Amino acid sequence: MDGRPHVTLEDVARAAEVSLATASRALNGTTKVRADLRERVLAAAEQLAYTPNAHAQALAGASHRTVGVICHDVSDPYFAAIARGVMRVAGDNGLLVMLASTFRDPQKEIAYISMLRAQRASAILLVGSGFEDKAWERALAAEIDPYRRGGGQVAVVSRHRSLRVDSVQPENREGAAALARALLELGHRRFAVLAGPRALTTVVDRLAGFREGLAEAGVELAESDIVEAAFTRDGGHSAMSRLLARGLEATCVFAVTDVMAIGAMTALREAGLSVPADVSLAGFDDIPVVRDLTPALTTVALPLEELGERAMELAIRDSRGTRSRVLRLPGEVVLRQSTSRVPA
Amino acid sequence: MDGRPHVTLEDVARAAEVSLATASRALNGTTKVRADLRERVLAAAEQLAYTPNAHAQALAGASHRTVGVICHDVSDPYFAAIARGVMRVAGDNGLLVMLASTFRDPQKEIAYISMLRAQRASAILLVGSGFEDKAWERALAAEIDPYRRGGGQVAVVSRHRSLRVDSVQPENREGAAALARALLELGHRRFAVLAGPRALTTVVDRLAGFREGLAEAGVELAESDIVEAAFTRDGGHSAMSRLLARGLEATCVFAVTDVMAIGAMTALREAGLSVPADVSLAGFDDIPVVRDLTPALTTVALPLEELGERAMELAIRDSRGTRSRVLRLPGEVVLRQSTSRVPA
DNA sequence: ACTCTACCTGTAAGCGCATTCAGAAAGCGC
DNA sequence: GCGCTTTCTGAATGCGCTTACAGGTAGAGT
Repeated sequence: MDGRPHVTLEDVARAAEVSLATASRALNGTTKVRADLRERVLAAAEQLAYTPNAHAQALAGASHRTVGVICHDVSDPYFAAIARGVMRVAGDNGLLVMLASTFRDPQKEIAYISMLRAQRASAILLVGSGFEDKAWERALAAEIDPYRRGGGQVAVVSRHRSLRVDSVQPENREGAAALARALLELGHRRFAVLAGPRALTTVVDRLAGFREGLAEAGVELAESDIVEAAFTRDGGHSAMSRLLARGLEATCVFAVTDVMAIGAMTALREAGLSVPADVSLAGFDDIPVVRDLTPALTTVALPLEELGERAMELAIRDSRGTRSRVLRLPGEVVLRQSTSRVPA
Repeated sequence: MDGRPHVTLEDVARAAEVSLATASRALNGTTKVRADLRERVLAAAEQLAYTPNAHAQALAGASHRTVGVICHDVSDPYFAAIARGVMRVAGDNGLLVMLASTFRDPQKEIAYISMLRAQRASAILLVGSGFEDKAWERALAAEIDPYRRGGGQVAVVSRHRSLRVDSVQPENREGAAALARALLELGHRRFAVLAGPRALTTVVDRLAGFREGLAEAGVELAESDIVEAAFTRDGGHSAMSRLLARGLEATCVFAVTDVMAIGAMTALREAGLSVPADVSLAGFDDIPVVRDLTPALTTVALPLEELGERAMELAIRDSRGTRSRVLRLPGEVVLRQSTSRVPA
């Protein structure tokens, strides 16, 4: 923006026939100002449609209230749900949120952090897994460290361990283990897993947890039972298709993400298979839409909005001096119609 | 943020043993700077992890690159899809997006615009319908007008006519009419409509278009065939339930929004009715997930991401002097399995 | 060799605001 | 009614940066 005709505090002060300082004080209420003067200032401001210049305010020392949130893709329902919580808390605290989508491009992530740093955002929230890349991790640290040294807050949702910052983490491992137990309970013994990129901790944890749960019953998950694909609906679809092409032996398929499960379900339908009569299918996350699928998806329900809310709260609260806090939020297995008992 | 130890340009200049001006020029590349000096400056900046203070830059006149986007709810798939387009274009243009969710609170909307104005955002994007409220419209104008006079750009996606600004609009009316025709083609003659709040232009337009399409075949839509509800999944669910409770005579239900259609579909399933065998169901928008429903939803496909992209492009391009531009994007009827031919 | 013209570099003036500091006004006790 | 304290006001400073503007240096032209 560059239109010149901007009303400044000086204009207001002149119109109200007071000094700049008085106008500032009247507007901010930092100090007592004689009632009639304040009235005059407020009236003038109103009349001139004055809006303080946030940049000037920030520069002059007033802590400005903006936070940055970086995610992979706003349109992913998983993130959208988290973002909802983030937005609510931000709104309640009068914060402006600068939201950036990296579209899973590490470079963009770094670039955005740098921009947020330039904006002197009071906090930065990183949502979603990081990248398995040493160079990237270094670059990330190179942005984050000076930012924090400068007083910036950083919080993370479901993210790399490499960062030593406040974080909110869903209990992926425990949730997946619980899911495994529930599926075993239904009589399943042969499983297949649709996994996302193995580099992501989310994937690793859920996989490990699932294996753990199975192991308790002496059931093993072979590497060949795991198919890797992109963390998207299409990824789930293609992974499921590949699985089917090679001949599916499992009675139950676990997609590490609801979004992938959605794709998988469609792939199964397209292949003429019925869920759960022919195969049971389970997901993870409990994004809002999965209960409206037919059959409704069995999944591990994560408090997604709360994840966002807590993270934002961490980011707001001053943490200097504190050692990094970790908040773990449990998931809960929700059995719906996409899984059924295996006929004995 | 308020941590003092912030590296400033002056620090860099001192470290590089050049003047402040030279450092600035070297970093911004605005003017030729002797090669060795530039090297020194760049090295110093790098070494000190210098990040320019965007506020100071903005204040000093450098046009800063941030845009504001205001929507009702990030987690609504309709908006999420649009936001995706917005984010992409913003990212490609090096813009930082400040995103705000109003949660359909008119006051919040005004408050956010005011904040964006304070931030001197170079453009503001309003996504989604406005409110039918004279007081609100006045308040909105009171924020928008000075903002535009100050050189701010404003663009709108699918929104009130009351604002005379650049806008991108889906062809709701035409799309709904085309859908009506397609449904008539399938033999349907008795319809019911799940509408959102009648105050929203989106609802009004889609309703009008649908009526229009039906009228061409001499089919009328009685007021009693229209059920109003919130613009959400639950709204669709409850509207459908009410419709069923009162005894459904229609052979086809049109939900003015896919999100509502999703709720409706579940309500139908819960009532033991089969789609499309017992009732056909159609939506509008083509949000990504509806093709994965069972049955896949017939709907009017809107280029949602493109809506966001175009709007952002409008917002970026300087429009001063130009009269407000309106971009209309057509929808396309997509027949899927949720609608079927009526047995003769 | 000397002047003139390019080209850089550094000095300094704000951008709009919060805030410190000193001084004016007002209230109090005696 | 005078001096004191207590409020409140206004002038001035600086936040970090960009950008005229002026000064300096070096190369070109004659």
